[in-house]
Amino acid sequence: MTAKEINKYQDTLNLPNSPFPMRAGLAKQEPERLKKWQNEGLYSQIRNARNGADKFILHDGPPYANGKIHNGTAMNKILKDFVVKFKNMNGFDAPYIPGWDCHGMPIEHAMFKELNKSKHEVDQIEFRKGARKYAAKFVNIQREQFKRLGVLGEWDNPYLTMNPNYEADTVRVFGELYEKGYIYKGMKPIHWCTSCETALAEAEVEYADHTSPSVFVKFPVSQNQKLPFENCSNPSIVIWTTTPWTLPANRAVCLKGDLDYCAVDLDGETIILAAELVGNLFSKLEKSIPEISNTVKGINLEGLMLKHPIDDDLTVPVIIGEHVTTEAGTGCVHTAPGHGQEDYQVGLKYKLEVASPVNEKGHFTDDVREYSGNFVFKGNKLIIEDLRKKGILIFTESITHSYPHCWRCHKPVIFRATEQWFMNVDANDMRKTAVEAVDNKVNWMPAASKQRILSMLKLRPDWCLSRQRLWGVPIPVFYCQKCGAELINKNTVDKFADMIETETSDAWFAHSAHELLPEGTVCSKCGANNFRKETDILDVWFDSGVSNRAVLEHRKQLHVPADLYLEGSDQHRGWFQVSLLISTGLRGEPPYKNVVTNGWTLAASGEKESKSKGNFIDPESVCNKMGADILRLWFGSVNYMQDVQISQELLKQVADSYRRIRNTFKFLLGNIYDYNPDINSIDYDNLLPLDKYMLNSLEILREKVTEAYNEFKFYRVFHLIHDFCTVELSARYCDILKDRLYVEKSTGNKRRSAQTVLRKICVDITKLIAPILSFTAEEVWQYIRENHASKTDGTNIHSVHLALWPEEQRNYINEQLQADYNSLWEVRDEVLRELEIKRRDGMIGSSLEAAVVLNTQDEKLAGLLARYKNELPALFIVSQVKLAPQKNEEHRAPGLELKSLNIIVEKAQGKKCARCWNYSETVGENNKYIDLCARCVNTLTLILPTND
RNA sequence: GGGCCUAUAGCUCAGUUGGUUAGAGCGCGCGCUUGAUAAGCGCGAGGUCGAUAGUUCAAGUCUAUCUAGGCCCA
Repeated sequence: MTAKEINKYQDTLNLPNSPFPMRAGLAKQEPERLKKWQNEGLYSQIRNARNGADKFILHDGPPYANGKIHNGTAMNKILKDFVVKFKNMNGFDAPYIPGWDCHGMPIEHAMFKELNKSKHEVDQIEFRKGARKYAAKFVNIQREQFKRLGVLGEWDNPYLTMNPNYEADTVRVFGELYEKGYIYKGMKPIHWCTSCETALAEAEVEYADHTSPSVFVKFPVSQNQKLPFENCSNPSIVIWTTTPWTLPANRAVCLKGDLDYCAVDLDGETIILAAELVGNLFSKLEKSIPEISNTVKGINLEGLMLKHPIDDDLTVPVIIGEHVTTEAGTGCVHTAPGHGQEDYQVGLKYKLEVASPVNEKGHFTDDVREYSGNFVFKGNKLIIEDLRKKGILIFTESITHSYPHCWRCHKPVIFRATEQWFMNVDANDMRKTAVEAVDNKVNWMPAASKQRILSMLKLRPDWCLSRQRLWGVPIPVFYCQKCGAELINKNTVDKFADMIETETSDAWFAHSAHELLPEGTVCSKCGANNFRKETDILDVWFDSGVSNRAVLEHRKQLHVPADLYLEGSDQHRGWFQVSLLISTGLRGEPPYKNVVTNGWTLAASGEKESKSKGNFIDPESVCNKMGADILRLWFGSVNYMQDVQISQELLKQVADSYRRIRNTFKFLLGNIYDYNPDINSIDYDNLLPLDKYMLNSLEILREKVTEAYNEFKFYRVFHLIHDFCTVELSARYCDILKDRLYVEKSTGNKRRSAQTVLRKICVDITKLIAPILSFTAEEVWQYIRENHASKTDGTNIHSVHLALWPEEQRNYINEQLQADYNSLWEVRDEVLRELEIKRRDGMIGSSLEAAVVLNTQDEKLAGLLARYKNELPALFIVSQVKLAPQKNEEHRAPGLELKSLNIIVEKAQGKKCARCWNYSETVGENNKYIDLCARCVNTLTLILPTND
């Protein structure tokens, strides 16, 4: 046969026909589709279409407006888009208002770098204008990147924490919380550069080697106290420190509760320290290490009172803290809450005074008369000398260790407590209320998420709201110039907030206290009318924590509590928590009903992505090379509630899966090109059994996919749809259907039955995958509409993202049919395996060259096969199937279910039909069509004009 | 160092209240088809269920310890 002869009847076949390209060209197509969506205002169309429907509010956590997006931000936005699109298709009015966090350190930091100046070398208002510009620039950059990912939302009107109305709300919320008694002023140690005279953020501190005096100091036990040691003489506890200058501020000695402590003799006096560190001290003293007779746990020394080493009028307690280690020192930690983070934390527990007798220049204040006016590092020497004189210095040496330095002047920094504003997390039972709500009123996914936030919430200290920075919302408090009293009330807050609405929060810095205050304001304590402004600004977390007021409450189309917060797992300490605290303070309930967390994107090795390791995948370049749909599908294919791994290799695999789904669509589209659902559809009752079975499968798929979306388990959606395309459609239904679709009369019932179902499957799967493969689904949708945009199946709607979710169709469920086909698929698997054996043997190539003989002694199976006798050749894609009455000799013993099934594969009888390629004994019977089988002769006489 | 989490084929996921020989799809190998063709179909090879110890008649599943990795904190 020549090539021409092969194709002799090709024109009489109904071969697939669709302009839908096999290769997607996503990188090129997607931007064009985005433009179209933007031009037609797709997002507003969805809003209009769902106007008045039940709301579903996913509240966006604001990413920080700095830098380009990375996989973490991309993942989070895409996951949110899955939810929003799904909810909108399900008939909810689900708006999406994206937000950005605009104030704070990272932007300041970047600005200073750009300007090459320090905090004291810039004009605050000018600087803030620059910072605002900087933030706006990155909002724009990120906005374009998010749009490119296919994320739909109110991009033209996002919420920015630096928007005047947002800033005004931030100030109002502060005022409201103050009024309710949540806000107070306290002392807290922070990194302080005595040379720049400024507080330093963690990011502004660099660690470098520094030489410090190392001292071992005795804290004598106050008289008349019972010690759990015998034969003590002038007992004292020994501490170790490398910052002797902090000793004046000492307020306790901290021990570890479960560590062993002992009492040993040193020059006729008893000293107490951790048993395992005795050797450490005595070898420094070059003395022989004494024998340790009995020990007690640290906890047994708790509450013991000691004499203060500097201030003779003071006694300080022994306390217990978990931060005590035995790496160095004595296991007894000098605790000065005003000069150290851990000291401060443990001090809170024991309500220790936060003493900080050091001014901004690093000089001792008059609070310590002996050293007043001395720089602290000089104070070291003086103090050591005094300790020696008092006879409580055991040992001193110089050590070099890693010590924090200022990033600008590179001088060593100190820890210094200053006055700061705090939120009292326990006022009005806020913590209790929040814990109770987290436990009972909020649904956390994954479930472990609840434990995590609960344990953090229960242990968290008061929230320090003050930042000694430039770029943020000012803390709206005034102080009386005369008596120093604080001034903040509803009137002062309202006036300032109103000014913010027109001038931004820069107003605080642009105006005098007099101008900012309502006319006639006087100090309620002393009646004076001169005020100064607080200079601290608010922690940026306060900004974003306010969003449930500034956005959820204040935007008409939203409501609080939101239905869903969906953020990265780091937000348990961040946004989830600050939002919860502020919301609890404002209205006594959480701002969310459901909280979903996503894990982190890691490199394929399971380690962090980093540019230096070269395992960094940039979402933007993925979009430009492979397309956003590939990235979206990847995020849709992994269990994001855990950490997920990304690499080029993994993306390539996702792209393979994408191609399978896409080709399935191509086949579906290609075989409904001549089908009009308004005219050609076949009623359910008249569908062929296999077609009915497929509707059964489709309904089950619809149900499972919908459930997976509702549980936010998008990777299940992906697996369900991908497996459906691969197994149910490509390997079975489509393959089996080819004969019917290509060969049968194009307008005949057999073909129309298949097309009715193919169209239904195509439309529904397009919808089911649309939240994830947003671009491809829309592309397919338009091809469906090009064939026939029909009101009967909703394709009259011009975008799939406006369409409504496939409706439940209980009538498609047919358990008998499902059971039948489940058995038939098992038989089919066995038959295919048998065919493969004959293929290896060289007996057949194409399966159509085969005839299959089946027999079984299982009556049930025999009955099933008999019922489906006419379907079987198509099902197996063989030319003939015979059901033999008796057991044959050649047989296999396949799977458990089919033990009694015997399969024989023979060469098909008759000749190959030139049109349908089936083998048939009817080939040659017809004189006109000598090379065709009876079925094709029949079909041809129906479709071809008789011209003889 | 502390809190929380994760670990099943090369990859992404299933795996009921513990119960036969741990599944699917992808990828890989081999073959078929050439009427889904830079496609499609079939068959096949891949796993000590992170490690160890325990509970049990029975452990991927329960307990303990460890290892690796992650987030947050110190």
